[in-house]
Amino acid sequence: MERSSTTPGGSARREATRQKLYEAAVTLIAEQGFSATTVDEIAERAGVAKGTVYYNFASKSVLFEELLRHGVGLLTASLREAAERTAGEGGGKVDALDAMVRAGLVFIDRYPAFTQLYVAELWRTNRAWQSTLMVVRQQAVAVVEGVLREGVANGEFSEEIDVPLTAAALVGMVLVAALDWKSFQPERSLDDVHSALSRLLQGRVSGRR
Amino acid sequence: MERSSTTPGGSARREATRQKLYEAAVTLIAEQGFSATTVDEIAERAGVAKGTVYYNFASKSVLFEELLRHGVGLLTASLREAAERTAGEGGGKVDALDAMVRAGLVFIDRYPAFTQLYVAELWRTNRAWQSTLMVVRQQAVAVVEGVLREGVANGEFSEEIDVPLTAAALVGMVLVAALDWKSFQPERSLDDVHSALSRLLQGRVSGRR
DNA sequence: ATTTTTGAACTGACTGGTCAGTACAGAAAC
DNA sequence: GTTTCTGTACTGACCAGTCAGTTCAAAAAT
Repeated sequence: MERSSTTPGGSARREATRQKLYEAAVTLIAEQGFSATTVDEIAERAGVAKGTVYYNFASKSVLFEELLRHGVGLLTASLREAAERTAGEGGGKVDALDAMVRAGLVFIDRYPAFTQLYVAELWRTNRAWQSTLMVVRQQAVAVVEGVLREGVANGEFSEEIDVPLTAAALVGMVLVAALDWKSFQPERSLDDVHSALSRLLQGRVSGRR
Repeated sequence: MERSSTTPGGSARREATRQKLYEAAVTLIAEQGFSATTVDEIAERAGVAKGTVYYNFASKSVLFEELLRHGVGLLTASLREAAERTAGEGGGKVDALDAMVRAGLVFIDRYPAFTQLYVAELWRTNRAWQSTLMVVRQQAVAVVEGVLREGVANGEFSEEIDVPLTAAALVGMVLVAALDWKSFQPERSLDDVHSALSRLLQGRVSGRR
């Protein structure tokens, strides 16, 4: 009863090809955008023939959609893991948020191209993969919202906070700070960036000391 | 000494045509992206002939670059105005930041398509207008950094804050929160969104009451 | 053990359509 | 009479998607 470790339907060889295509596509699309990236380029960078792309994916958009799902899946898992870990360690919700900020930074550090591409496509309208994006966005944001809600419930956070909006703002804070870090001062360490964001998060900006 | 209010070299008629083209291009590119938007579409939406586009702009990319400059110019002016106004009213730097958050929200409220497009293009690499974007980004972020630095100098803000990173994070917070507002809960009022962000900015999230 | 067959995976030349940019004569606007 | 715009037609490059053919490892037959 041998079974492939990943997708049930796919042979090991096929799965390897798909992975190569994801990797090629993610960097190219992050750099140039979806429409400006040609299937020929993706195939060439992945080291396969153009036909192979269409053997593995129904179309260019389908390749892109599956790429999105793949990537956000990784992020969501990582955020959830961070939140649960601090809970297990008996930390409060502030610690959970902080751990999630760090998990976000680690993710962006490891997959900067994916993050770039995600941000660039998220708020577009009238596109084929719009619904995929919405689903996938909600998965990630929901983890943050969950922690905020629990914090409100147990009194750690003010009851007056607007959960969805605050969650969006937090995600945005991390996202933009991290992209700027990678784009404009990549020499800085993750710890460095993390502590700057922690400070902002905990309101230790205004007020001396 | 009559003088055109905008570009010195352009007649009033020409300027009006350019404006129509900007407006057509900004919505189309926000929706579809630069590459997926055709010059024919832009011309049609603006109600002019295709030849007119090329009479007024050297190429599609040039049109886009000038659009970027135009839009960020508006934003920068608005942020600067907000900061100076609070200074005139004797407010502290916290008030200045708060006023700039509001100015940012007002801008995004008025020009959502431009904001969308800007975010989508900002972190791309290897594109023709990359340098234009950098210049233009720095103009806007510099205003925020200036206020932060002044606040550190006069003791209102902690000396430990990382000015460029904090500025980026603040911009990101407003940007993402506002885009989410427009995309996913457009019925909410600007005041509503503003107060949620103020609360976050001033650290009134954790700690009850 | 050797040969034959099978089929999933892959290849790359080709096609039909799309689109940026050009050309230009005549009409409007100023 | 000069500037700006129109309308139509055209070109050449580019590109998503197709498909007939190739590869090759493993299964089946001998």
